[in-house]
Amino acid sequence: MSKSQTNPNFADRVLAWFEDHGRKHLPWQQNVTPYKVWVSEIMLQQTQVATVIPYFERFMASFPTIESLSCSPLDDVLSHWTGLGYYARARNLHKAAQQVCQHHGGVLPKTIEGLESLPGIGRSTAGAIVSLALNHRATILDGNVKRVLARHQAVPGWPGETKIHNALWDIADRFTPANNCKAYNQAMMDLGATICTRSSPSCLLCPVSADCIALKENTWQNYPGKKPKTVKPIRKTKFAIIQNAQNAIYLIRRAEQGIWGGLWCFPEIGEEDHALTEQADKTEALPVFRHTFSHFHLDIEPIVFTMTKSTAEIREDSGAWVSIEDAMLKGLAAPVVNLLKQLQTRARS
DNA sequence: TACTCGTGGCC
DNA sequence: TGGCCAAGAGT
Repeated sequence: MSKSQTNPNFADRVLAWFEDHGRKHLPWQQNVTPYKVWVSEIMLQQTQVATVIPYFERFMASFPTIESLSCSPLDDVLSHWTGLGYYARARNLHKAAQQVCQHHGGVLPKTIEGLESLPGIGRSTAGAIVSLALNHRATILDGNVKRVLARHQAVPGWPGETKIHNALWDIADRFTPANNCKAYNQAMMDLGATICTRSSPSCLLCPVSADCIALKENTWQNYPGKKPKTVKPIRKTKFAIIQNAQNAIYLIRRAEQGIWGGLWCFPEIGEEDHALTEQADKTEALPVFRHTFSHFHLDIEPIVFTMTKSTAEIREDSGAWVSIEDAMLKGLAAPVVNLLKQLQTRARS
């Protein structure tokens, strides 16, 4: 017996609910194209809808087609990603656009396998593109769908574990209908985002509450299972804010790999860096502040080095002297943006 | 497989 | 305030 037979009309109930209560006015849902769905799905990875909307609008205005994206410098793409996080998404998006133009005639593949072969597109994103853009049958499993299904079927355990993850994929695949897959997948995400929310689900408004096991057992808070707690380590660094007599600042472009890959940043300096101190006419330590990543805390000590003499000695291959205004146009990490704003305020006062 | 990758909102 | 988490994927 298939699971869908034990949950009669699951998809029909979800689809009926979607007609009246689904989200249909998001920017990427207007005049839908595979490219719009692709860009939106990449931006929405681990990122909430409200955050994505302004980024999506600016991105599509600057890169209206796959062709225009592929022809643009990576720096331009990264600058549109400043503040959004997970910058590998932007690098992969740019690289994938170039692959599509070189090997697929500028048209996104229409199959799961073809899409998954592109950098940055995994199983769920490929399924979203195929279903939302083409209305073909495909399964998705994002955080919303995981939460709805984990509760409805009372699937114990943390979805980060492969076993639990695979079990949820199985359920998601069995529940996905043959027809109306575009509306169904959108509906499942909307259900998770607006009804089956993390901390206060509106079960009275849910179209599938009648056979929701977690609701019946009054244990919805147990699903999905929580990630085992781990202590985030604390790392420390110093940002060298080097300012010359013309009020230009010195930024370096970070390596592609690692944290803030490809973004512009102040040089990081160690405890023993006396060369810079000796060249500077004045040094001033700004207050230490903490920036927290998903897996560690970073305590940043910004130090302002004011130079009035020649600055040739601190030149590096990857570095550049820029005005604060020009710096703000580059691809930057969030703490760098904050510090640049502080510098602007200081310059005015 | 487990780890890495950002940032902002929420309670 | 700080821990938790969000339309995941790459290595």
